Parts: sequence; C-alpha cells; structure tokens
Amino acid sequence: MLKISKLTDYAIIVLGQMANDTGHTYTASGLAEATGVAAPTVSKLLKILGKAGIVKSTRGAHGGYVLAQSPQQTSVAAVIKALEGPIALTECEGERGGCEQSASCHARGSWEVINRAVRTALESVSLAEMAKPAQKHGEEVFIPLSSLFPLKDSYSAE
Amino acid sequence: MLKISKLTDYAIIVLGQMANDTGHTYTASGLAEATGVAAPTVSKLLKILGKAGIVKSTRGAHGGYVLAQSPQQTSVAAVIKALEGPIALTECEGERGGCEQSASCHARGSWEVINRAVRTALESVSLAEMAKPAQKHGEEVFIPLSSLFPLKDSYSAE
DNA sequence: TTAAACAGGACTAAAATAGTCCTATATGAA
DNA sequence: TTCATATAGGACTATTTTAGTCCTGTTTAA
Repeated sequence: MLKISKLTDYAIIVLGQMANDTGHTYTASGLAEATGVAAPTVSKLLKILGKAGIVKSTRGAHGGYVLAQSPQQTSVAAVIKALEGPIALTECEGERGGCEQSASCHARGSWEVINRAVRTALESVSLAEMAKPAQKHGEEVFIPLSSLFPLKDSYSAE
Repeated sequence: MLKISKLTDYAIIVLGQMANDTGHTYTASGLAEATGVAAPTVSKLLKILGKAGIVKSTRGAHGGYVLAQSPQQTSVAAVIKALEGPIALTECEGERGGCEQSASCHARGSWEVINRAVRTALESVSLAEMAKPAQKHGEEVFIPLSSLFPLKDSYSAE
C-alpha cells in the first residue's frame, strides 16, 4: 500500500498536540489521554521520535517530552522518516544490488525522480501546518508548496 | 510503509516490456520469461490490469495482452491505482466517518494537500518514461513535472 | 526512600502481501 | 469436432509487516 502506517498517523496527531504549547513538557500518558491514542502506543512512538531527535525527553519525576524544534521547523517528512525509514517508493534505492532484475529495470532513474517529488512534497509541509485548527480545510489551505519543482535543477546540481 | 507493493513494481516492469512493441500481442508466459518475474505472478497482475483497462486481453489460441493505450498515455498513477486502490497516504480520505479521532484530526485538510501532490507527481510520469532504456539515469532524466503545482488553484476550483 | 516517568526490548496477535494452483471458458487450427 | 493454447476468476497457503501490549531497568524530584 502507498500508505503511511498507523503509528505515523498517530505520531502526527500526538506531535500536533504538543505543538499547541511548545513550552510545556508533556507526559506520554497525558498525551494519550488528550489524543485518544492508547497509552502504550503513545509511549512507543515517543521513544522512536526521541531517538530521531524530533522530541526531547526528560526522565524522572516531572519528566516528559517537548518538541526538539519549533512546529514550523519540523517537517512531515522527518516524522515519516523517523518511523518508517527513508522515503522511497521502491526498494531499489540506497543499497546497490538489491534489485538484480537482470537488465529489465530501466525504471530506476524514473523512480528516483518520483521519490524525489514525493519527498519534496512531504518536506514542504510542517507540523505547524498539520496542527492548525480546523479552518474549513478543503478550500482555505495555503501551504507553501511552490518550492517543489526545481526538480530538474536539483537533479543536475547533485 | 510508504512503499508500493512488489506486485506494482512487477507491473511496471512487465508493462515496460510491453511498451517495447505496442503492436505485438504478449502472452503471460512470454512476459514472465522476458522479465524474470514468476509466471503465475505475471498472470495474476495482467488480469488485474485487464480489469482496470490498462491492458486489453484476447483469449484463446494466439491470444494474449496488449497495452490498451500508448505508453505515453499510461501513467504510473493509473498502474498503482489499479493494483493498490486510490492514492492516499491516509485512510481518512473518501469515506466519511472512518476516522473519528474525536476532534483531534485537524490534519485532514493538510493530508489532502499532500495526497494531491503525490498523486500529481505519479500522474506526471508515463509508462513510456519509466520504460526508457538506461540513459545514465540520475543525471539525464527530463520528465515534465512542471504542471504539478497549480495546487492552490485546482483546490479552489473543486 | 518512594513515586513518577522515560528507556529499551521482548513478545503476541492480527492483518496485509506474496505467491501458487485449480477449474472454467474462449479461440484458432488440424 | 477435437485439441492445444491462453485468459478469467477465484480459492488457498505461507510469509512478512504492522499493531499493540507488557515487562524490567534507569533516572529524577520531593
């Protein structure tokens, strides 16, 4: 499926909650209650997000989690990457020799272009935008996706 | 995972093979041999692609499959859609009431923007481009992805 | 010292995918 | 008419992923 996992979905919701008050330290159980996501699940994903550097944790009494960066600086891409690994629609990226489909895989380069497009789209949306309160979504969303396509340029620049 | 399934991957490879000679009628077993994909698997995916109208089939002796449209007219998005359903990163699309995460899902509208971006990226790449013979992919791929972002416009036009 | 919280894994259950196989139907040719 | 070739459709199993829970250890404030 070309879908994000539920864990990633929950992560966006939980992080969106944390974006409401970046000065506050949130506990896992508190976030679970606030979002309706099961407590062990919230705990699990916060640990992963902690390792990825998306949230910072404080242990011990009065401990908890805060966003490591502002909601504006945290991209959806980073969250997906933390929970699901690098954003690529096919396996044949990164590792060499994984896909030895004889010589029939002319498609690799094209997949890379597609991957890049998807990646850029996801990098262009910040947590702040995802967390915005309902504002008649569907007709009034203005997200700066314009920087998306100098694709050809970024390609040759590499 | 934000990945396409193996079946979809195979489909692109098989369709790429068929794009080589649009006048020729290919049998499932012949395509299996040519691509290295297992015969039952090729057979399975061609049936699905047939239902979706991406290939046309002829039964009986001397039967087989041909592309229903030219490789230029067949988009990667159409192939993914045929095999995996509508392109959407989250479930909360289409059906109403699937995601009753209380009121905490402010994210829906933003997901829709992201979905649209991904969908557009995939619609912008044709089978012809995926099937191109190796041409130093990675520095020489010119794909018309420019039409991608009148996103805001297409939004309000809905 | 104790209670509150995170850290790190281990583990089970459920769901999705991958892959194979069987039977039925259609078609062209001997 | 019969036979070989192919697709149509679906059932089925095994494997892999994902989801979700739980346990044990460590840190810290009161």
